[in-house]
Amino acid sequence: MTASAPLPPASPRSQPAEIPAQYDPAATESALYADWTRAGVFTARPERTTRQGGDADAFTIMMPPPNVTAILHVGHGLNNTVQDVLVRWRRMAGDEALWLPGTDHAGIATQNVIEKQLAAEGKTRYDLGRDAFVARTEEFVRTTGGAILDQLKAIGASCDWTRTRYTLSPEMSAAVREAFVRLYEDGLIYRGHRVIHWCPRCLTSLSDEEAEHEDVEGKLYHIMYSLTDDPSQGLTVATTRPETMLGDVAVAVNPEDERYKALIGRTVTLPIAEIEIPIIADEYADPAFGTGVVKITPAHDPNDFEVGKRHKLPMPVIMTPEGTMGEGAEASGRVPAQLRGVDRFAARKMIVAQLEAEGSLIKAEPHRHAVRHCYRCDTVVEPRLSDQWFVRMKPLAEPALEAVKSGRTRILPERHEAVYVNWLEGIRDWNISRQLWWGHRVPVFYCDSCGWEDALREDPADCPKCRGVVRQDDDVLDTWFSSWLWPISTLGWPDTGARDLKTFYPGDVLVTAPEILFFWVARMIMAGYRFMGDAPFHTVYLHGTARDTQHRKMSKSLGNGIDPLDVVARYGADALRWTIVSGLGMGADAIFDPADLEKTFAPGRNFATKLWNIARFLLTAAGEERVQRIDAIDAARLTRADRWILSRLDIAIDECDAALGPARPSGAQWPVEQRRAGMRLNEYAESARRFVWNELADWYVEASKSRLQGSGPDRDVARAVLVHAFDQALRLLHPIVPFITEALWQRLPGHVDGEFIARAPWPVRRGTAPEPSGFELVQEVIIRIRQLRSDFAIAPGKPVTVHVAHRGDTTDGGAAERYFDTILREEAPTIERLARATLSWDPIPTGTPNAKAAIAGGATVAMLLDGAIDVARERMKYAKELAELEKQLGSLEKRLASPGFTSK
RNA sequence: GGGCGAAUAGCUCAGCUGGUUAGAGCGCCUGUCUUACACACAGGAAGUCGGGGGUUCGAGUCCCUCUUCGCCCACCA
Repeated sequence: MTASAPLPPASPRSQPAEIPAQYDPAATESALYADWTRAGVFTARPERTTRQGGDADAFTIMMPPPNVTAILHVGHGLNNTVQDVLVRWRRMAGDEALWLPGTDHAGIATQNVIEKQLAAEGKTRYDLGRDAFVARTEEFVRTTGGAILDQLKAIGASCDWTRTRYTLSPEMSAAVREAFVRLYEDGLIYRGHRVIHWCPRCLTSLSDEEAEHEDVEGKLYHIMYSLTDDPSQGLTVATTRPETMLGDVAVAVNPEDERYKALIGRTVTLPIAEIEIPIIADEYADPAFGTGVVKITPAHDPNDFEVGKRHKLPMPVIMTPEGTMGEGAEASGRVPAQLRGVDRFAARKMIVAQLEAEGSLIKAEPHRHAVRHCYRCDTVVEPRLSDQWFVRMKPLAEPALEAVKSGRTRILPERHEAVYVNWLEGIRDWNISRQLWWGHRVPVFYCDSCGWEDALREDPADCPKCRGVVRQDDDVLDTWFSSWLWPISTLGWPDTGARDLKTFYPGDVLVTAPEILFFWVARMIMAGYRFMGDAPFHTVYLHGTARDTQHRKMSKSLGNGIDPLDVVARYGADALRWTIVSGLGMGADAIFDPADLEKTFAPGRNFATKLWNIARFLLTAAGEERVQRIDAIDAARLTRADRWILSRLDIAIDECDAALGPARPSGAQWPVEQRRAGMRLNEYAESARRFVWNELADWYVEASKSRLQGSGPDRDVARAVLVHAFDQALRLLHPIVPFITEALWQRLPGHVDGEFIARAPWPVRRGTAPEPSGFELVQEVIIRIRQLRSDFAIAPGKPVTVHVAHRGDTTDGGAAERYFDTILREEAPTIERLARATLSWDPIPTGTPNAKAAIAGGATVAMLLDGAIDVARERMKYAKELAELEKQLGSLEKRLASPGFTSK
């Protein structure tokens, strides 16, 4: 279905020194993706897993298959980025990761696409006929379908493309058929004659989930039905759909309703149709609503249908499948000639007009109510009596309910668990037949000569009973009837001995949007239990919806969407992914500004650039000589800054692990303390970013420059630490920004050709406990001096001397001050370089008019800043802000009693 | 009609079991092209944590209530 594109040439291997000044995502990304593919980095190897005698845990994610005709939008970008982050993380953490991609044939959606094409040619599907229509759709899917999978490669999705699946492939179709036949044989699939949701545009029935509620401003019409034997009296019924009155077979009142008790058993004349119908008593009539009298239209209302069954009433269908007025076999004479063939909404107007003319219309009041619409074409759904195939859901729902209640499967965010439980507890049977042509055909066969029928795994040649001609059911199955098998059918089910099925089932995480919790997620869990005896995953992660800044859902019709490929072209895939992941609060909607891509995605690009520049510095500074492994460095040779950054790295690793982890429950169920843990991708991103940018780049790199630029043995220590810290940082970041991290990692000194960061081990903390290095004090002193410089507007180039003095705090015997002083003396070069100041331990010259002082370092040591020649002038310049400054500088201000400083 | 969520700096959002001066990015202000990076660096301003009550030694964090948005579910014609 998807021809894999020819691989671009391998990424250019440049020498460290040749690293370009500017990162070019476009030139890097596709080449790297081709490298990964060529090396089989994303291909899962069953033999490595513990389930096949290896030592790696299997980690499986099934991609929610996008519609085969879909093109990539931000929702896909969001969904697949999350999955990719998880899969890349686990792959590095040592799991044998399988992310299985694929597409959905999308019954109604795809059929609609082709029908639109046909409409443009002035044709309908009936002009082509079933076989030709299906052939045309297949051809369309074969040539243009599945493009979205190639688009996913552009955002870096690390799917196992050797296992790509399609819900309408022969293998998946066989699984669908097997599942149907088994459920049929088990009595869990049955044909039901009842009122279902009917889309008059798609000309098919819909499941409850596919008929979406939407509030509309309608009218509640009050219509007089007069008593047959006394036309001067009558009952007033209230309805929002007067056109259905032609199908009325009774009016119902509540048996307890004193107003109407006496009328029960008498008859009224149905206006327009002029048919006599009975007044019946049924609990369904609510005395408090409207007039308390309900018209009963069993063929066009699910409640009325139930009433009709209870009272054994006829059930005339008075509309055609297309939604025009017309008659079924049982409805003869109900629809007047002038209404036949008239669209239901036009007919409503005509009927109301006629009732008004006859004086039967009492009133029409505005009425806001929810009306069901087709989820694919938004047409108002018409309830309609028909024969459909149903799945009996109660028995299937029970284990799925238990899975979540027991903690076998958790749903994040947690609040969705209640929604899930509530839905399953009230579950109703699932209408799985669709009157479409595109999909899996219902595998039920009929013999018209002897009446035989059965669901079969293989097409029969003739009737097994009478050798008569058999025909197959015309309907196809709901798309979701194939989707719910996705976690098992993709791995080889119904062959339970299939290697992939045994290796990768049950899987781990399902990542999707809350909208399809019922459509898909719940049903997959049911199918998992029914056919494999276990849930297909232990975690359901429901992410938010992509919205614009007005919180409107991004959609084609609103034109407020963002094309992920446009973002990739302008800022790079890593920038797109960074923005998605760093803003991904648990379950919160993702807000992007389609009107300002720069504002939305520049931070991601900037971050990539930062990484690029750190690498440029590192490669220049580390040179091309061999860099020692961090483990080869004697701990005694590590400087304060070295120990600090290594400790910060450990903390960053811990934080990332905590934000992401646990990868799976420690037992068969989620223990309470783990149940809500992990999957906090934004926190993970922030921890990694803070480490590499605010700690490694802002402090360690700056503090180590002189060591790196010098010569001698200490340079090797600094090089080893720097390369190690950056290497580990790249690994931490790789799941989020895979391209730039791969590009840089492969340039690090010591990189072995053919190794990928995508398969490199996930960082593990080195130290056993956080080590106080004293470097924090160095930072504090530097910050204080910088603040003083800034507060007093000392020109950047101007040299200053900072006098270090002690308060003489002896409460601890002076230990703290001695400790602090030692650090200051040892780290003086670093402080002087980063704060651009000279430290002095000389006493401050008494009477110096320009002396200033500051309390620094936890208020244990006084630092006096001298050499600020322009203090007086600056002081006057800032006179207005004096009050503010005093507040900030606290006790410093007290010591500033220099002469000539009288307030102005 | 039932259920749920959100409301925190100008903007988009963190703040998980209540505990020291409420955080980030962008934006804003002041400097700086400091030999990796101006897609950057240094310093800074900015929040009565939607309103009102309550519990507590202590609440953005728990309870009640109101307001405004949003979502899900639903056979009241």
